[in-house]
Amino acid sequence: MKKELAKTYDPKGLEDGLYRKWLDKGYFHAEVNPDKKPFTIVMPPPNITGQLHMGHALDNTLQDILIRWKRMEGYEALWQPGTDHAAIATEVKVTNSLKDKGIDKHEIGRDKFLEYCWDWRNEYGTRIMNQLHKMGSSADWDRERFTMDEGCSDAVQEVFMKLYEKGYIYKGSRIINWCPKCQTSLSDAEVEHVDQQGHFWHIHYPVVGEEGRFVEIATTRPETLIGDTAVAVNPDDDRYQDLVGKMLKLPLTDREIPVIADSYVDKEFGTGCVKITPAHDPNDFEVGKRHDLKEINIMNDDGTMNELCGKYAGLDRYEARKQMVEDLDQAGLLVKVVPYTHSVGTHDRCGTTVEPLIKKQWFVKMEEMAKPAIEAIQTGELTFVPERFNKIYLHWLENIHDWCISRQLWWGHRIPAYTCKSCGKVIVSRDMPDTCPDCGGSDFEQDPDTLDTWFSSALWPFSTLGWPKKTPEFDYFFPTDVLVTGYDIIFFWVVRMVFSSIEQTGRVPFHHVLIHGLVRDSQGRKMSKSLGNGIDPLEVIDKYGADALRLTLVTGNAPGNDMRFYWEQVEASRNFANKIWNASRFIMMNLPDGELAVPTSDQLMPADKWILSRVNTVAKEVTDNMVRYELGIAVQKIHDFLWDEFCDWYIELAKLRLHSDSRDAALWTLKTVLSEALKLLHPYMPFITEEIYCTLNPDQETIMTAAWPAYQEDRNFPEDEDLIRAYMELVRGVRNIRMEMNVPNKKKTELVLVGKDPADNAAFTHLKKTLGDMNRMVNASGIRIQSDKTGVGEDAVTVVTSRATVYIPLNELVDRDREILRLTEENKKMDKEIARSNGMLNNPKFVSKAPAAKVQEEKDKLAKYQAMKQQIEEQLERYKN
RNA sequence: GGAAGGUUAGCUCAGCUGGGAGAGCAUUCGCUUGACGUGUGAAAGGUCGCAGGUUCGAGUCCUGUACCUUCCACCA
Repeated sequence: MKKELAKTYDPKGLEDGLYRKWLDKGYFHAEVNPDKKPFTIVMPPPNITGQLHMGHALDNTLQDILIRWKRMEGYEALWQPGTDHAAIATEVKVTNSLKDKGIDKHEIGRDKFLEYCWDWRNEYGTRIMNQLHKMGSSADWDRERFTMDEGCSDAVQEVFMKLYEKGYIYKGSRIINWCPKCQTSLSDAEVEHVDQQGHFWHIHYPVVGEEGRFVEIATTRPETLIGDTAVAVNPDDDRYQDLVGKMLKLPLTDREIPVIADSYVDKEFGTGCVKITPAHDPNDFEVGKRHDLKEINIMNDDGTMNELCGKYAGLDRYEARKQMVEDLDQAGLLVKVVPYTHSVGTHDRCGTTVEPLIKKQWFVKMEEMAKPAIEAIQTGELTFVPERFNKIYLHWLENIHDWCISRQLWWGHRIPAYTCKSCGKVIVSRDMPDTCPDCGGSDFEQDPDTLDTWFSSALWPFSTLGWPKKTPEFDYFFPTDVLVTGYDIIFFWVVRMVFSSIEQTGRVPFHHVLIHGLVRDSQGRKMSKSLGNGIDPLEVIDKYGADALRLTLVTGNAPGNDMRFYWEQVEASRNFANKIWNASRFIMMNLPDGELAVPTSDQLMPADKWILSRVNTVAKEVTDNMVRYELGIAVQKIHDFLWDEFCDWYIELAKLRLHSDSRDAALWTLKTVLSEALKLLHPYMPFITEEIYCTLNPDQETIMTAAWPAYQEDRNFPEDEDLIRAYMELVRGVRNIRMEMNVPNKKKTELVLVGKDPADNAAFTHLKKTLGDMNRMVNASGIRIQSDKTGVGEDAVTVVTSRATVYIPLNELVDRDREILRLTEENKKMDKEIARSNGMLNNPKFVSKAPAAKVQEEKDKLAKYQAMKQQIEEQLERYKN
């Protein structure tokens, strides 16, 4: 029994069932298989904090396209999925959700809190994975991982130990970025610089022993004054030479601080005198180190002033600022206040202004590990697509600072360091030590801090494959082939994966990094929760289907570029799906129950050869584009082929033959070409292609594992392509004339077709014989093919095309004057073309320097237009007489 | 203060290594042709930001310039 497609295309009723089938059949699962070459992509693990957004939809569509394509090409294609614990992001979410329930994190304690976190992870981790299923993602869910599962945690511990033993991980007191709201340290990457309207407060510091003499400093942060331990001037600044070495009275305190000289100070900027607060500014910290200044911390972890601040103790940093400025003013030391816009570091997650503080933290030394990561780009072992991101990556690595990896959070990988309670020795170890080597004590406490979330995701490409264990998976699938991600996490993630992988495995984690941009709203704004302009991919899927969403996201999207999301575009995508659905339905309606014999070359007609040749060429071009990650261009070609050539022309031509001798050849061609085109389209629109393909080929279980169309030389028919192109030109010409002359649709006329030369005539004669009722295409009552225009009436209208002239006897409908006008216009066009060709061909430099093929091409064009011009002029002559 | 990207049809965007400007949407005019009106046939619409340069030939390569966007950066 012949299977049929449903009458209307209904993605909603289709997609879930097909996905279920794929899962049940295990098509997504990849295994170590020595007979095949591996192709691997690791999925950037989505955070368990939220749900699928358009960025995920784009990212995963691109990956799924690549993985489905390679799977069809015969690779053992592994798409390794998983989720990220997202340390601080999740901790904040869980904390807030507990707060809503009236539960305080600190009251319930660490262990209980972590239980809540795991509950959260179970709920949201599953949710986002299910959402990815809706997208059609063909990831190997059997291998799903989590950054805090046992294996990944082992990998984290292993790497920490190794780096520590090598001296790359150290604990030290350094100035770090501190978020007073989240109360944790941050890495440089997590600090976002934002321009803020602030002020420059000019303050007088009295010179000790010189009544009435002051040094004027300018600061944007007067509240840090209490932590000042010096004032610096440039050593070459003539204005202040005599001050260096003198002492100043620090206002609001009873301390005295020295004036020092340091080339860090810019003479031209501000007053040329800088207050130095080593404990609260990274630059001052460095200056302090050079001059051996004391570091005075004046703040608490929550951003309030500490006990050293006297009357200001306990005040929030901004409140303290206000009061101190007032007090300075009272004391007559405030010179002036100047509005000033400057860049302020903020925490990228909560927006709080970051406070630089000196804290004891764990760091990763970056200098040595950055080197091979830089080389990987230089040797070409690693490349970004598009290449311009190479530079961005390199610039970051070349200016890298040590990475602060400890966080004062609970949700994350706990640092494997233990402090001996009796002597304070810190021991880094996989397990809690038994006895202290220094004092013999046996009471230890594990470091309460956890690791930066990116420490574990940096290991993702290999930890998910079983590393540090020597697994067959790791041997086979690693290094992975391509990483697909947005440009926004190159520094956070891509860079760290590269140096971690090279350090731990000796190899790059992937060879290509395909970068995509952001999906913006229709006005070009970033989709965000606060703006409420986000569009939920699931809503799009619900309304138009996952295939339409996927096509929308990939159409016209060039690597690295942002795109805008339009509902109209989704509609257009859905229309395309509907188009191929109906085309397929039509083909199947006409297909016989049994098998169709493969036609011999003789049985294949020019139209068949043309479309076979075309799909062959398109397959090659599409593959070439995909190799270069030009997915937007590739899908455009598939789309245009299916719609413009296959549906609009080939199916229409095939219809003419359904009652002719060549019916079977046409049906076989329809089925074959459709099947091939569906394969090309499958990575982009997996659901609809699966449904059609399996219905069209009942013996096939799935399109997912069908062989990717390869170019076949014996399917290349350039002459037939030429002939059909000429035929299309001719049909269009006749249709246009009829329309221009307002010929009613019902009125059919006879046509006389005169080929340019006998060969053309023979070709058209052959075509006519094979096309069935060719008349229908041009609304003719009959078509005569002649070697000259014998019998053509005086009033026939002429259509001149490159390989034939067509005469249409429209008699009473013909307006001679109008025809003369039209033909004159046509003639002018020819003149223009001829002049253009002549212009090039008469240029000796063109003829001598341009490639021979290009010159010949131009000569052919010239000949063609000259012939057409002659035809037009003949016709004009006839009218004018 | 550096760096990158953008500037192409009314709108949103493609355009690979240089060889006669493209798509989708929108607009205008036709079509009850038995797969599809979520369709079909046509039309209109662009000095490819501006100025130079290289080349037989430049949207495409080079230089400069204007405007927009983004990233990086320790000038208090």
